[in-house]
Amino acid sequence: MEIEKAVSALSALSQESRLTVFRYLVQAGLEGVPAGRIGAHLGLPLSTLSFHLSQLKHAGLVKCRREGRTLYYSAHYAAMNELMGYLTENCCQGISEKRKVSSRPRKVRALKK
Amino acid sequence: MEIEKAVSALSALSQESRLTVFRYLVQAGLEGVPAGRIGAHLGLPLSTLSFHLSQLKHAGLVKCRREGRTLYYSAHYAAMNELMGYLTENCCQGISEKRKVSSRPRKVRALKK
DNA sequence: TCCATATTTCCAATAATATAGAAATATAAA
DNA sequence: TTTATATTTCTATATTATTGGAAATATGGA
Repeated sequence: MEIEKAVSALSALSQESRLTVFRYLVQAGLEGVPAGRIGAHLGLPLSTLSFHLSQLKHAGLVKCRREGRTLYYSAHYAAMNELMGYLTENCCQGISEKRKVSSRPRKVRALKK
Repeated sequence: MEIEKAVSALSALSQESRLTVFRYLVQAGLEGVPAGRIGAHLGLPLSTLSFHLSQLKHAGLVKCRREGRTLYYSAHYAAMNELMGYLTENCCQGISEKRKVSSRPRKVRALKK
């Protein structure tokens, strides 16, 4: 991962509403949550929420899929893993060259239903 | 770690100059690097650098110590570990309750000289 | 076709952040 | 005590982000 992508992911997560949305989506699992339900959960006006979701989407941290008139948003686990990997490699020891194996971050994934 | 602190750390890292500074300090180790040397390394005006260093310090991600007229800045490894822990617990699976042991993030530290 | 639902886009106001020169502060050394 | 060095704080400006109401878009059903 290159630094611009890391900055973009970090920016997306560096705002309380968005971090809360992302945490919620991570918990919610692969099937995702309709935008309206997220808004109700957080008590945010839908236009504000939509703005935040688009920031997260732009950063690649969430995906969405339409089902009828409903848009289901879900966490993009692989993207979060990439970010964690970048931080581990670049911001935790600076010894990734010397300890390549042990510095590979633990993989994480969604829970099976 | 509570969400406000996580947001503050993420905000500090969500800007390219600051992320670069932090990466550099992580590599540089516990003894730290004089502000002037950081500025030379990044090609930033010192007043701009000073602004960014104060953001990082405010977020708790760097420390500094004076030696004569020189201020040595260094990465605060424990704070970064805390942030990684928060992200692992809250943004990677949402199953921290069920898998408490394995979800504890790997500890990282500075290299011995 | 017309209406209801889910959500986004548009817009304007406000707030927060970033930048860098100039002045100020802290320390050391002559 | 004067001068030089290291760094910060001040200040103004420019840029970017956040907010939420209103209008627009997309879809499905009567």
